[in-house]
Amino acid sequence: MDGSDQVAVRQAKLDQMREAGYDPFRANWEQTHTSVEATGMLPEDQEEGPEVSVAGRIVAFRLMGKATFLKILDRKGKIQSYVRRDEIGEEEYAAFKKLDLGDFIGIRGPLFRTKTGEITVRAKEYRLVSKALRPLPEKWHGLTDNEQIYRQRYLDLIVNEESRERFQARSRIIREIREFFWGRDFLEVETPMLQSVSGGAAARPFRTHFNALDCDFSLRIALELHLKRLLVGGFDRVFEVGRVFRNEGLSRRHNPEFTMLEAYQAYTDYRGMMELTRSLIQQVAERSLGGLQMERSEGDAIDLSGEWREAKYKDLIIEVVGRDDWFELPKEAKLEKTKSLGIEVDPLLEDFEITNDIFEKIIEHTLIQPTFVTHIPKELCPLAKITEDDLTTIDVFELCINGQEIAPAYSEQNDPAVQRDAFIKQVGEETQELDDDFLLALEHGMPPAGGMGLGIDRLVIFLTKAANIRDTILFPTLRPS
RNA sequence: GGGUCGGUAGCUCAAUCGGUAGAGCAGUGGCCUUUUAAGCCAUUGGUUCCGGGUUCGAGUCCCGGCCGGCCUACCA
Repeated sequence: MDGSDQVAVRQAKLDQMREAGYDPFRANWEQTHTSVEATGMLPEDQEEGPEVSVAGRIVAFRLMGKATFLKILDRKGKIQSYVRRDEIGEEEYAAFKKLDLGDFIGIRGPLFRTKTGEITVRAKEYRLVSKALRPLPEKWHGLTDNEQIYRQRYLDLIVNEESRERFQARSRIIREIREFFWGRDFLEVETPMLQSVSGGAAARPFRTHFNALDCDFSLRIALELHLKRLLVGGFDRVFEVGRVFRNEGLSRRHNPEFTMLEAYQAYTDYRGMMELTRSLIQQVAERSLGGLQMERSEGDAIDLSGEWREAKYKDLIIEVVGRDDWFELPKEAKLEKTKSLGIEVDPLLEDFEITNDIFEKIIEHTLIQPTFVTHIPKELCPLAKITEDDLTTIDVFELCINGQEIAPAYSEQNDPAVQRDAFIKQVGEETQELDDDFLLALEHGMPPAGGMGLGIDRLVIFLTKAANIRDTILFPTLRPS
């Protein structure tokens, strides 16, 4: 047998085992301790510990003749084991030597500390409980090919510790988000992903067809309109964490399906949402990552502690364009100015869209420290209330952290007539669809409420220092291979 | 969608001007009973993404395609 085809070599080992009467795929093992629990059971001042039974995938195998060191990986991490021929027997050891990297085994034995101080299981018994027929990626560099990382995420998770930890962190983050809302007496709900009208955001939806009713459906692009129906229904504190789908491009910050949090609370407004959003992120960061200072690869750390900066949209714009009368300027002057600022703007855009280009292309990525951008022009959002003392803006904030917008919040519009007008205006010019059923609900009366949305993936990007949204999504959307 | 860079052994990467495709890890055989990317000796392994073209000769140059990274566009 040569080593040319590693799959064939492993298959042959399996065949031989079965011929000898042992089938690893029919075997199991009782795991009494995870790697982390086991290593915690040997006190500092002791050399020998109790017996444990661990299990996992072999990720390192150092054979030194009549003894072998190996490392196994389980859901908590790695633990080393030391297997000696004179302790498990000659025949067993001969079979043991044929194990491969990637195989799953169970090991039972007492804990001890090696010469170099590593807590290790001294094997008295081992059992192969699943055979890997394909080799693992390179042990030192791990897997670096992005495509393979995304298509075969399981390999990435086996060999790349950073990735493993990031997805564990993501899970903790989502759990803490739920804890936060439960703690404030919010009801967690689930609303339809299949919708005949997908509203609540200005994005193109995915379309699909429902055979039983012979009608077209869209996948939801936001949670908003159904959650507000629940406000009408009397569930006056609700939240949902769920997938939304937008039929748009891919980028470092966009995946066509992503996870949104939306929360609505009656008898408050966007100011209340400001406190809620800040407390949420602070509590989540504190509990799931253990701190409010987020180091970055370059530049100052992001400081999440205390109160956060508030800035009016208009003030930020005026600061960048350098003139107080920006909003009174004719369109030509605005276009000229944007050119001198170095950004390309489509001359067909409306005035407010030109201004918003300045915000998105120049200002947004400079907002590294958490900043609530408030008093946003009313044209940009049809679902919020007009600010009382400034009829050109709405009661809303856009929270920017790490140069990205990650959470908008509104004083939700509950006047059905005003809402209908705003919708009709948008339906005329954009991809938004008119949701009559939602407007009907509003006519039954919706309590005053604040609402917020938060892109979970983008929160995870910055809390876990990911470079790309795809590094925060286990199986990101790819072209079929 | 556009621009740009890339695709070589299971994995990580080399290959000068167009001149016999290599290394490390992994694998295989051997030595080795406290290793830490274990070490030492030997050794197997290639549709160089796919299809055309130029050439005496193509991983390398040209054309087309597939897949991906980055930038950009789209994007509440």
